[in-house]
Amino acid sequence: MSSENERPEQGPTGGAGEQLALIRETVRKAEEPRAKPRSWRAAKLASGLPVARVLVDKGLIHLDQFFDYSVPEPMDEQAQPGVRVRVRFGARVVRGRREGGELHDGFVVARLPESDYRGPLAPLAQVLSPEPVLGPELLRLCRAVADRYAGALADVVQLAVPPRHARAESRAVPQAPAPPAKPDPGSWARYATGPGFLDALATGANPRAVWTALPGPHWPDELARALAATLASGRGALAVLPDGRAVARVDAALTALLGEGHHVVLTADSGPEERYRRWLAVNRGAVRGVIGTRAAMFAPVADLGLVALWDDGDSSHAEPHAPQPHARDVLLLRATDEQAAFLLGGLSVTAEGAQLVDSRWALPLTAPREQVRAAAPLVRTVGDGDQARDAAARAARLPSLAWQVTRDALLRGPVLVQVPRRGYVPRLACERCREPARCARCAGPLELAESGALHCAWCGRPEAAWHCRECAGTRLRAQVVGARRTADELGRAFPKVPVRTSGRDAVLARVPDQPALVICTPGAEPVADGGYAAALLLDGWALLNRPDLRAGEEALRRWLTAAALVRPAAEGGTVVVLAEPGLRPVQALVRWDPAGYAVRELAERAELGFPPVSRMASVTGTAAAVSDLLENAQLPDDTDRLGPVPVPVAPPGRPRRMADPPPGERWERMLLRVPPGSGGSLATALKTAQVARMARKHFEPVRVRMDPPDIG
DNA sequence: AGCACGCCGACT
DNA sequence: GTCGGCGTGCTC
Repeated sequence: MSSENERPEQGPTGGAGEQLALIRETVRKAEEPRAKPRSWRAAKLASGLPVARVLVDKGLIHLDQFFDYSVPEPMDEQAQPGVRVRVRFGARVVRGRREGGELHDGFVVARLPESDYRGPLAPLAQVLSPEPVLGPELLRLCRAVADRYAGALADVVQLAVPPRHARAESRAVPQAPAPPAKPDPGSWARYATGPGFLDALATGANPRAVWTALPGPHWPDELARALAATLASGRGALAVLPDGRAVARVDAALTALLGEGHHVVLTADSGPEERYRRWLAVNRGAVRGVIGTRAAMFAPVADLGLVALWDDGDSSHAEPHAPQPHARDVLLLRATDEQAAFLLGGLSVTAEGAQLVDSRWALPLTAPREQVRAAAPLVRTVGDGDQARDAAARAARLPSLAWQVTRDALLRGPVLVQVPRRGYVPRLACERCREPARCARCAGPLELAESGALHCAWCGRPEAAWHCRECAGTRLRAQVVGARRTADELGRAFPKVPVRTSGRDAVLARVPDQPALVICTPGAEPVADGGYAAALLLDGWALLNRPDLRAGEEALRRWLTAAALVRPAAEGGTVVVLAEPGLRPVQALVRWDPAGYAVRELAERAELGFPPVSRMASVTGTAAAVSDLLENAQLPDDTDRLGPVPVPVAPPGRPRRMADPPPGERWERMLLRVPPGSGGSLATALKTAQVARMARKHFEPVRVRMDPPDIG
C-alpha cells in the first residue's frame, strides 16, 4: 500500500535550483552529466513503467508503507520487482530549498505506470544488484506473516531475505538436475498410511499430515523419503528442523537416497557467503530441495510441493526477532498459499498439531499399536517417595530401581542420563515439610550456588542460617542436582565406566556402542550407534513444576526425545523416569501415547479457553500507554481482557532483556483473548491501533505480541 | 525515528 | 529584536 495523501499538488515552486541537488547524485550515477531537468518528473525516465514502488528498509517501518520512486532510464531494465535498491529518504524543504535525504536500502516491490502519490517522485539512487531476492511469492508470504503477527512487513523481510554477498552473486549456479526417481517406502511401511502418503507426494498431490514418528533411528530417513518423493513429482520440497544436528541427520539420509545436487542445507554454521550462495541457488530455481533450521522456513523454493516441520514443540522454532513468527505458522501459511503438501512430524505431538487433526485440516499419520510396542523401550517410573536401600545407590542419589537398571544396562551398552538444564533447577524446599525456601528479607526464592553457598535469587543477599518458617527445620532439599554433580557422583558410583557429558556448550552428536554413562541436558542427547541400553530421566520434578501452560507437554516431549534413542524393549531397552506415576505426562510416556496425550491436552485447553484453541495477544508498556492503545483499538466484540498484571523487573544480576521494563519504570501487561476464528481480526485491530499511535507521535512504547509464549 | 518548522515566553 | 522551549507534521 502506498500512502494516500491528499495534499494539494505541489506547484513548480523554486524552479530548477532546488531539485538540482536531489537529482545530482542520480544523474551522476546514471552517467548523464548534461541533464538539467526542472523537476524530478522531467528527468529522463523509463518509458514503460516509470514508477518503482519501494519497501524502504529503515525508518518509518512501523507505518508499514511503501514509497514510490521514479526510475531513471538507465535503471529501467534492472529495477525489476524484488531487486535491492538504494533510495534517498527523508528529504525536506529547508528554507524553501529541497535537500536530499539519507540513502537507505530497500526493495522494489512493483513497477507501475504511475504513482498515486501527489507529489514529485525522487529517483531511485542505485540498483544494488539485479538479483530479484524478494520475488512476488516471497513478498506475499512476508505480508501474510506480518499480518498474522501484527508486525511490520520490513521486519519480516529482514528475516526472510539473507544479507547480500556480492561474490556469491557473481558466481553461476549449476543447472537443476532432472527430478529423481520415486523412492521406495522404506520404513514408512510401518505406518498404515505411510506408503500412501509418499505416493500422493510423488504424484503431485498435496496431502497434509501430522506424523507421530515411531521411536528409534528411522525418522531422518523417513523424512528424507518424503522430500525425495516430492522432488520426484518435479516440485520443490522444504524441511525445517530445530537444530544443526537434526539437519545433518536428514541431510545424510537424503544424500544417501539421492546423491548430491538435489538439495541444499541452509543453516547458520555454513557462514554468510556459503549460505547466501545456497540460498541463491534455491531462489534461481537451480535446487528444489531445502533442509534447514528456522530461517529456512522462508526459503524461496520454486514450485513448492511440500513443507515439512520436525518437532514443532522445540522452542528454537520460534523466531526471537520481531514479530517472532513461529516456523509452524509460517509453514502453515505457505502450505495454504502456495498449495503445497504439509508434514508436521515429531516423536511427540503438540496441542497445535492435535488441533490440525481435530479440525480435519490434516490427517493423522501414525503407526498401529503393535509397531509402537515393537519399537518402544520399556518405561518404568520411580515416585518421589522411593528410597534407595543400597548404600552405593544412596551415594549416587539414585533410587534403587534406577541404580539396578543402570548397573545391568552398563553390561550391554551405553546408558543415557538426562538431567535438568541449569536454570531449570527448581526452588529449594524444606526437607521436612516441603515449604519453599524463601529469603528472610524479600521472600524471594533461595538458590544454591555451585560453591554450595545459599543466596536469594532476587535480592542476592547471602543466607547463612536458613530455617524453615513453617516447621523450623534447618535442612534443605535440593530436588534435583545439576549435570556436573550428577556426572561426578555417577562416575564415582561406577568407577570402571567412562562418563561422557553433552550439554549446551559442548554437544556430542554420537556416542559409540560401548558401555558408558552419557550425561546430558534435554535437547543435547547424542545418538548412540545401536541404541542406548537404558536411559535415566532425572529431571521429572524440575520439568513438571514449572508454572507454565506447557509444562506437561514439554516434559513429555523431552522424555520422548531421550527415550526414543533407547533400544526396543524386546532388546532389553529400559527407561526409568523419576516422576510421580499418576501424572498424565508420565502415563503417556509409559504407554508411549504422545498423540493421545495431545488430544487430551487440546481438549483441556479448549475447556479453559487457552491457546491454541483461543488466540491470545499481550500488550505491554506503562499503564497509560497500554490503556491508550486499547481504548483506540477496534478490538473484536468478543475480546476477553485479562489483567492488567505488573511486569516484574529484571532480577539483579541478570542482564535486562527487551521484555523487561527499563529501570525505574513500572510496566504492566494486558492479555487479550479471542475465540477461535477471531485471531486475524485481533491482530489487525492491534496493528492498526499501533500504527495510529506511532503516527500520532505518542511514542511511549507499547509492545504487542501475538501468541505470547509465556502465559502462566 | 529524526528533523525542521512555528508559535510562545525570557533574555542581551 | 532574538534565542530557544517543545508541540506538530512530514518523509515518495
